[in-house]
Amino acid sequence: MTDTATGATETDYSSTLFLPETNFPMRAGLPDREPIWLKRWQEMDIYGAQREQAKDRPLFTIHDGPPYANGNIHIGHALNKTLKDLVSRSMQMLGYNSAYVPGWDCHGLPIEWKIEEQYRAKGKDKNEVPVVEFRQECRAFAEQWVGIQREEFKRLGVLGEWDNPYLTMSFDAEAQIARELMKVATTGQLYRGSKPVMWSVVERTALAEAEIEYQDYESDTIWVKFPIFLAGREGSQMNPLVSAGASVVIWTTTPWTIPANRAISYSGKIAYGLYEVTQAPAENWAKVGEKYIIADKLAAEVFAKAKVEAFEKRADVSAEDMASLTCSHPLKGLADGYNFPVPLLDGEHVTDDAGTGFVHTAPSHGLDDFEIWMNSTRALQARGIDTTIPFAVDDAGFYTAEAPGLEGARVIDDNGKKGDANQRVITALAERGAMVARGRVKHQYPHSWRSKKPVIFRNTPQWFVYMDRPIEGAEGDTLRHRALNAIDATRFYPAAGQNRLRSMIADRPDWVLSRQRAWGVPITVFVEKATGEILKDEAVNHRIAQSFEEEGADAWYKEGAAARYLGETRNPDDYEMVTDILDVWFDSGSTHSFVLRNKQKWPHLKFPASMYLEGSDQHRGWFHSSLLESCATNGHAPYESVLTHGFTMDGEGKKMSKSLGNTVAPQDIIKQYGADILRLWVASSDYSEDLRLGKEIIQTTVDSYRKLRNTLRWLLGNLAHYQPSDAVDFADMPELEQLILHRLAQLDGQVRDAYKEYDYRRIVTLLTNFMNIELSAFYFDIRKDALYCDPISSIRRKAALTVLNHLFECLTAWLAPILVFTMEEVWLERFPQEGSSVHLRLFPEVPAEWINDELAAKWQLIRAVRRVVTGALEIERREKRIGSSLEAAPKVFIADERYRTALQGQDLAEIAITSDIEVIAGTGEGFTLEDVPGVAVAPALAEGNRCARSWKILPEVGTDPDFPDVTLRDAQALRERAAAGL
RNA sequence: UGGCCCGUAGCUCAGGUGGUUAGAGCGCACGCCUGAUAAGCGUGAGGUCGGCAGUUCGAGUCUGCCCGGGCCAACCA
Repeated sequence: MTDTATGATETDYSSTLFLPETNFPMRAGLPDREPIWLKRWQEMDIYGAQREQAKDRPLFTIHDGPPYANGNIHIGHALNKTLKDLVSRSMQMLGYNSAYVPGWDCHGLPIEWKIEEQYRAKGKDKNEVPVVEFRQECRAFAEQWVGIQREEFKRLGVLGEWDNPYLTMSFDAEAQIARELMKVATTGQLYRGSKPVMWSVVERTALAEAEIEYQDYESDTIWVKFPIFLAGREGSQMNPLVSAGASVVIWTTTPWTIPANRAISYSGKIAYGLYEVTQAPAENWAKVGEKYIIADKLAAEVFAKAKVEAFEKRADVSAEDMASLTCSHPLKGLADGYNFPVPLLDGEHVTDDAGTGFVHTAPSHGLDDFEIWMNSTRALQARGIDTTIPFAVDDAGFYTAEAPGLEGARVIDDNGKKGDANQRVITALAERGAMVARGRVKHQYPHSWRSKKPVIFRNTPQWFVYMDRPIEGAEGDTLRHRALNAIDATRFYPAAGQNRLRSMIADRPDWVLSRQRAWGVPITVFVEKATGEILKDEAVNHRIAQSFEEEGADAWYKEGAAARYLGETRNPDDYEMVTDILDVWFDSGSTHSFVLRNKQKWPHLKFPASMYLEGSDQHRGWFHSSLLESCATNGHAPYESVLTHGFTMDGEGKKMSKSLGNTVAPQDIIKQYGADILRLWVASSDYSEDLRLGKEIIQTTVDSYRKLRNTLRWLLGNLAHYQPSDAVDFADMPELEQLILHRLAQLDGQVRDAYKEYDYRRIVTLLTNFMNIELSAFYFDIRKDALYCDPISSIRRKAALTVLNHLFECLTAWLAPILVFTMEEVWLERFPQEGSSVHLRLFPEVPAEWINDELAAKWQLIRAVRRVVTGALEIERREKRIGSSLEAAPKVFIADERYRTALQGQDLAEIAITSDIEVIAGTGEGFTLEDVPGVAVAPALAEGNRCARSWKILPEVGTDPDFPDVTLRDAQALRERAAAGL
């Protein structure tokens, strides 16, 4: 019994209503409950069930880009794997067999470092440990992290073949990687060249950038003359600069690189002049009458260093002049060497901030130098210039015979101190009158992270893959050409990725495959010592691959390996066995070959993959290396489409970093809110750009999750009263029900399209808007009366329940790829049978006949009228004349015929949730809305008594003799309940 | 420094080929309901569309420059 407004007591009829009944909790408790569903899925082998169920469907293969197995997962991993899971699950529900085989990248430097670190902690030296043993430890380390990451990925709700993943270090993978490499070699695409790398003389090893630290260092600097001996190309006029006997002046902080000089770089953007020394001390290196070409901006500075007392500018020197110049080497004639021409090259790396405006270019001792030299080879060869890059310094820092006259001088000694090379060079230059000035400079110079000793750039032999040489048996096709064609044949999401990858492929130099490291797949190549040719022998290659299958790539490092592979007919002494390992990008670039094409291990995968999906950094990485590798071995891309996502930033759009303390760990979000929140965040973000993640954004996601969850909860509560036998045919339903089903059919198309386009945020927007505006605030609100109060027999109620059932079927499926845990929870709440899962469903078929645009247009008008009524009631509420809308029974004046027609046959009171309503044709005084012309609402209070059961206020309340405190409808409901024994 | 990309309300996002007072959901404020209740409904306040200049009758939409941010340019993955 409760008090009414009038003070009389009112019967509590709530037990006679069909109120929502459900155990589905309002608060999710995801962090605690998600693991329960994970366990259930594991026990029922839902992944296997999916494969079995879909075995005859077309394959969709998203091929996993392998994360590196060396630490806990971070938010970037979570984003990537979640997106893959969204793709994979939605494709499965769209009717494909969408298997997902996760993988790991296991070789490489970072793991080597970790093991070396452990060694250092124990005071052990890496070089004293046998390679095979060292590799075993690397393997164990990777294995451990694969295990940890696997659990972290599973916890995200990512469904995949976790018990049978691929690893780049598994024996079959190592064997296949070697096979791929040998395929590249046997088709003539592999060659040995050289490249300058950071080299530690003290440690006798190449170093990675990350193994380098920059420290203050005092270098010898020299200004050197390069005499011009030729100017102008064939047929052109003799340039006066030659007859003037001028020299180009360079400045360098590494005098020891002068013997390896092969060119001078200038910049077309810098103004140069021809200067003459007019006054200088007698013993000076720079003598009166000498003419130098120097950048105008730096001339005064250079002459000051050269102790020149006076100088004059004689002429401007144009970029055109510059391009035509050729100089002599300043050491020309030393030990009969250095007799080659030194060309001038236009280089973007040249500035006039310091020096002379000219950069001495030694392709074997600097990356800029190397690149400009390599980019100019074709033009230089046309001029008859030998473009061979010299090996002037050996691994111990000594000059080789390729520095004639200086052999044996040392750049850096075993203790990391400067050797005698600089002094020897300076002396030789001075003897030849090539010096202008010398000095010392303190600057930042690269040092080895470990020994803290200076390093040098040094030319070292490396293995390359040709980008532009015709591939054997491919009719003149080149790798670059193949790759560019393959990009055109690939679909990119977003489209901009295509240009990005294309420009990278178009510009890139040959692929350097070799690394002087231990933890990786060796470059399984023998070089014939007599000819320098790579051995191409099917039998040898087969023995190599076979041994890797059985023992892993460690086999390459075992005693007697060379003899074992070369066989009895060849003498190991005649061959050089390469000990370099492969760039790990070649490993991961080969995954398609040992995963997608391994039908025995993974029968549900196809090659080429339907999709590669990674962060945008992988344009330079995995997309790139996989493309090149597959083009080299298959002639086409390993993927049909490429999807890229941005990076995760903090709430302000700044990069996350430990030092800034703005990182968000996926583990923390899962612990506090649950993986579904993380997944909803991913789905509602625009992954084509960088994503933001911070406290506020998480809160927004949590809020929209709550709203969504509650709407589903209400659905479940009402469906507790639904029996399939109650289902009402579409044709027999009220228009309101038909309208909702029309919307459902529309959404079906939109949701499917969005899933096909991988546009998850559109799905989230569509569905949250639908659920909030059309269901919760409109349909549910209106239908509560019928659902709760109508008699058992009511078609209106049964029709509503039928619609709720359709809504349930569709919404749970549509949201299942995103909210994998919550949708399972919702599903199991109704269908808790063993083996039941929302994830074994397809997106439901929605009858096309539900589409009724005419009906929808009509209800647009009805809802417009409803808005006017609602607006009018709001004023009444504000004026405290009513509280609940059921206290009102307004008059609606409709002058506009369109609205009148639309309302024909409709119960506007039901739609506006008032107790009664009077629709009057014509104009009248009342509340209006600008965008609903010809509709005015005059408020009025409902007349009659309040129904104790439905709370409507109607004159009819009191007219039923058996139930005088309720409406006639409610009286009927009560009778039917009694008849049914309720 | 170069290549590519991004910058619309507090948050997440819509805004084909330039065209009326720039939209949605959430959040927020206020009100209602108390039979979805740590829920539900309604109303409202929030934006010089990163900035400046230009093209145009007209620019969030096109162009240039600037500012801010991101990815890439590693023997890093």
